[in-house]
Amino acid sequence: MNRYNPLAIESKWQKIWEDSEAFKADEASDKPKKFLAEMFPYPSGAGLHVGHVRNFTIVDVLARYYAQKGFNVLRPFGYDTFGLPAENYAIKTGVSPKVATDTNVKNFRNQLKKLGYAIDWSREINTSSPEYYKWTQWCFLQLYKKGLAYQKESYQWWCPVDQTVLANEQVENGHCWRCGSEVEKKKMKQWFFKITAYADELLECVDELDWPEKIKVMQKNWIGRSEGAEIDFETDAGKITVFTTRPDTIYGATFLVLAPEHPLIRELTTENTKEAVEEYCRAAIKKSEIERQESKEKTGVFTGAYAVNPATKEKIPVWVADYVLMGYGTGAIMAVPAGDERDREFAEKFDLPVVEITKTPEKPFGTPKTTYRMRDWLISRQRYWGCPIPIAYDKDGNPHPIPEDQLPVMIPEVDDFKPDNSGHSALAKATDWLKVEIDGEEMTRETDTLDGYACSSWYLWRYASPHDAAHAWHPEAVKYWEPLDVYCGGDHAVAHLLYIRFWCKFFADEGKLPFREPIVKLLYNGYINAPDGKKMSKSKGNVIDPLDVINDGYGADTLRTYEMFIGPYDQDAAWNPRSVGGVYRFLNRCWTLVFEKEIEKKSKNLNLLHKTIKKVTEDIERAAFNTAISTLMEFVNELYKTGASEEDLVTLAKLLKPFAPHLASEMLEQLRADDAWPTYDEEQLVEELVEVVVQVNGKLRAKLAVPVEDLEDEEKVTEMALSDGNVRKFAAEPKKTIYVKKAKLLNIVA
RNA sequence: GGCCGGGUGGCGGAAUUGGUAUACGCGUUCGACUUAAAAUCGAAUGGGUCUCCCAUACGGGUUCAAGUCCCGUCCCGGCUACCA
Repeated sequence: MNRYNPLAIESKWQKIWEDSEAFKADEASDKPKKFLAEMFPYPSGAGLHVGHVRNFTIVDVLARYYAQKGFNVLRPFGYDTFGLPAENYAIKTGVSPKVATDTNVKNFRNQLKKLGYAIDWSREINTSSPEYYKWTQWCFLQLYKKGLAYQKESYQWWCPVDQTVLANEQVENGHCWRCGSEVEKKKMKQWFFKITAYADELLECVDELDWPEKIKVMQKNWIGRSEGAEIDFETDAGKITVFTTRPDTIYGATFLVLAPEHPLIRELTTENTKEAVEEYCRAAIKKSEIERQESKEKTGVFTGAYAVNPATKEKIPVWVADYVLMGYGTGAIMAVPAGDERDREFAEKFDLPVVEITKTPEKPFGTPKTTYRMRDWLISRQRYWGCPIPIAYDKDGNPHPIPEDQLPVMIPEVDDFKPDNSGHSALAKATDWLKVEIDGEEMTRETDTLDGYACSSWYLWRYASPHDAAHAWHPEAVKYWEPLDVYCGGDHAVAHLLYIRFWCKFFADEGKLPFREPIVKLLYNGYINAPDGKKMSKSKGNVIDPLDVINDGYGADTLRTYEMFIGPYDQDAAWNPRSVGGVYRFLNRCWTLVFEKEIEKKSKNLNLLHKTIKKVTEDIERAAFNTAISTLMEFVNELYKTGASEEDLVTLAKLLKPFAPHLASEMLEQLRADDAWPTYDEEQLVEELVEVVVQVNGKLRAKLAVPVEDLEDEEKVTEMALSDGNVRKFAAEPKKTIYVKKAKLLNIVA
């Protein structure tokens, strides 16, 4: 007897698909289009994990479903290859990041092919390839030209011994992770993208997105718009401008508080408070924002200066405290201890006056002002393995853009990737590369690279024309394919998904994109945890390798179908090896029906067949993949009981194909059928005898088999119900009846 | 602290618009096949004092009818965390 042999079937079909370029999207087509993508992965040395498989399979199910429905489907793939792991690996082993990345990409590609994904391989992209990052640099220059890429002094962690900038996570308890010396905050010039220029539009458009509510709320909170006013307070050293959302509470403002970084502090401080203020500010600035917020215990110091409350004309003291942040509003607040909990705490601790707000000004004080929590996007990275910023500096240190015809600015080859005392990335070691001539003037290149999020802020548009040497994206190609219909991922709820929206709006304003939102629908999938319910991690030794599942004999179809069956796609789920076996049994039963069992002449249950088509179609449309599969299981269970006709089996194979494409292809080949998505016949959904549930006082007491033509006749149904012995027992004296035809339910109130 | 999810059998989960709670799968038990086992096939499977009653975290409420809606409480997870 033959057996279902997934590995043989799968390699057969994978070869057929590869040879025929089965998933190549049509360049131009009259067919309606669907463009689907996952959040492209960072290809780590460990290869695919089960979380990737869940994410990519969701996209694959939809891509195959829409292709079967006759859409022109674009389902490309790419790799987000810049990043710290490759650089650290290079430091450790001396293998260049490029070589390591190429190896990892190759491995990923092979693994993706083993999963049978319907990827258009002619559109593969890789953010660290010069053909790609040339255009990342071009994007930077477009933003630069419009003043949306700019330099600003900003405080950075600095190790005075190693003479290098440190990332937040490289600072441990205020000490350098390498040498242990106490770190400093140093003002350094950094590049920023002015995302705040689009704050309002980014906020307002959120509501219209077909995205999970959770993500929309997170984006709104991140942008954090507050309406309020700026109010000036006069002091001997000049005016202090504060931002408040409650200008109406000004009669209760009994003191001012400045952030420790506030520029007016020096002038405000009097002789006798100078030492204390300076020490407080020095200590506060040194702390990270995280450390500052760790303790809610209020600290602060009096400057010795007073300001005049413009409403009460009273003199109120000016304090410095680290609960006021320089980066928000004006870095100064008017404290209203009677109205604000934080101000009250501060007032209580330092014995400052608390005045009840008895009056509100008739004409609001100050100038109306809107502020945002969101800050501009810091994009400078002192790292080697990233996209070089296409800027050079003249002798006076002024930045100049690299002319577009000189792009890409290639990553220079270096032997030593280790950070050193220069405070620059390893790019600074490429001495020949550093020198560049622009308009006859000798200049020095920028040695910082771009935040990796810049590379992923435009890749969805590159997919439309991935090999275009003349454009970042071809205008006609994006017009046809974009915006992306479905995006699927389980990470980057704010950063990436906000940055790509920002670039979309910018390039729309530039006339380069004919839409203002890049992603129509977002599916945000949950994590897959280890069988013990904990996060999978190498150190815990509880990692499930998807390739092991395939090679153990289950095959890719079982793996894919299992990960879709594991639970609702947007919830976390724990891996269950036994359930994998259950899904394998199901596929085995499908195979057996076609290859081992006698095929009936006629379908025994057309009603069930058409119901199954309807349910599976609707479930895929609403991304309820787990119930789509359970519907197919019920169908197969029924076919085992009644026998299966050719029509039953062709339909089963077609409905199964998005989940288990290899097996379904094998079944369809055997049945000599195409894979066109089946449609259901409304008439076949109607049953001759309809089950009507009879309740008495809401409790189930009987089930009636009512001829479909009598379903409209409430009187007749009621009569049937009351002739039932059990119903009569509980409803000897019916008071009234409620007949819900849609629910096929009769409730008798007795 | 704030916001957002969630709590249903031994387990993962289903119930889409307030209308038969526990679909489907796992596990377990029994049976068939087999010398035997595996695989496969079939049957049963929330609990109980079992014509009926009780169960969707807990306590109330609305309704002819509540897992679903409302009020309160508890627990778990995620995000966020002095943003004036």
